[in-house]
Amino acid sequence: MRRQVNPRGQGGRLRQEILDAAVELLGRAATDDGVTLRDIARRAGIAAPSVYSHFADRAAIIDAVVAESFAELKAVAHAAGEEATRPADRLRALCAAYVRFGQENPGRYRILFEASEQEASARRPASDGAAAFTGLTAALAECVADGSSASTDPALDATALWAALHGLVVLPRATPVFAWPATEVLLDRIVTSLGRLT
Amino acid sequence: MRRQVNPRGQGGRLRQEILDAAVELLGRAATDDGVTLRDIARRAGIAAPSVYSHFADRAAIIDAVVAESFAELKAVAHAAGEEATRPADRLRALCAAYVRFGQENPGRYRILFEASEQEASARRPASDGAAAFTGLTAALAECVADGSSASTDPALDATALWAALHGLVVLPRATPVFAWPATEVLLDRIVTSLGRLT
DNA sequence: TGTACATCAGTGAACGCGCGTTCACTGATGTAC
DNA sequence: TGTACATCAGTGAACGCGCGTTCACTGATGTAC
Repeated sequence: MRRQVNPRGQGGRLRQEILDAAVELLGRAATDDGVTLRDIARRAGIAAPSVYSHFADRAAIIDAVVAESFAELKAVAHAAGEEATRPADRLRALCAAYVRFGQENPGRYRILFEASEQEASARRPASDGAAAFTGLTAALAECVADGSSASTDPALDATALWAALHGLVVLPRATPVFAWPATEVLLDRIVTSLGRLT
Repeated sequence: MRRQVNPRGQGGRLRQEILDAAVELLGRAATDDGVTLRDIARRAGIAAPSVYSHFADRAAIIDAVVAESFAELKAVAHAAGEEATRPADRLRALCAAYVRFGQENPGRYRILFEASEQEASARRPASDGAAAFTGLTAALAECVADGSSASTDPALDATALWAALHGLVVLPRATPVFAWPATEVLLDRIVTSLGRLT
């Protein structure tokens, strides 16, 4: 029953274990309401009240997961940007990485970008949502500079592109009965069209 | 306290009142979990158990709302299709109606197209999701026949278009801090690009 | 026309459940003397 | 080196709450005689 207690200075270790448990559960959950504090504690192998040594309340855990997930997405996107040299390829790689992150972490993607209005505005610093988008605009702008995109309004087109990527991540999950074409094919059509790649 | 009882043959009236209450509440809710059977009963002005004369359980109410909403969306889309004669205009009208429905009925749109995989497959007949999409493919195919679209694979392009429309409905709600361009502008870019309109 | 009765729409109280959170606690571990 | 003690990580029991659902009921209304 009783868990092996962490050594003196390292109570903080449990904090990370709780976070990991939350990430795991939220990764597959339909909505964050579905993951209870007790679920998280069970998953981490501790009693529910133990959570309160490390987080103020349930919302604080979710917030921490959001922060961690945004950071991870940013890292993934950055890594994708590095891997190609030609602007158009970098745009494609960036979009592919974004979609892959969303598909591989449905629950966490959901917390980041499917929160309801009030949840979203209550929780998230303005910079986070914007950051996800800035990279895309920059990549598209480089394509324009390079001559590989015919966009006349990169900010607008990047926004449309973002919306489409979001739909590509999210819609197939909600309509599984429908026979979806392969993600790569759709992604290619979307990036090429909305990015006005030549 | 006690509500005016409906006359003899018309107990069925309450069924519709319950549905209306559910539609109203779900219309603005973040997720259907947020709307409880007791909420619906409160809204309809009845005691919670009264619901059970008309619906087997909570899920049955949600199912009924889903069915009604799909029907309404279909009607709205159909009406939009009628209002224009040239294929490209009809495609635009159709997409605009779809997006408008989603924006005006966030909660219901959510139940239709943001359900989790298991909810979706448990609940929905395959035909419903497909129906929403068939009209779009048909409209695009007409544009191709007409020469106003350069699409070589209308089914694929319609799918990409659908995903983008979905994103346009859903993403701005989740990221309100971000300054979104006007819907019409984005919609125009999306339909023109992904529909390959000339 | 009057009355007993069946039918029907809707109710109030209660159930068991899992939730988030609180509280006083236990027991191991490092530290002071 | 030994021992008392403070500190710290984590626990079990309990709380109040709102949920979905069940049950036996109430009271109005139409119908049969």
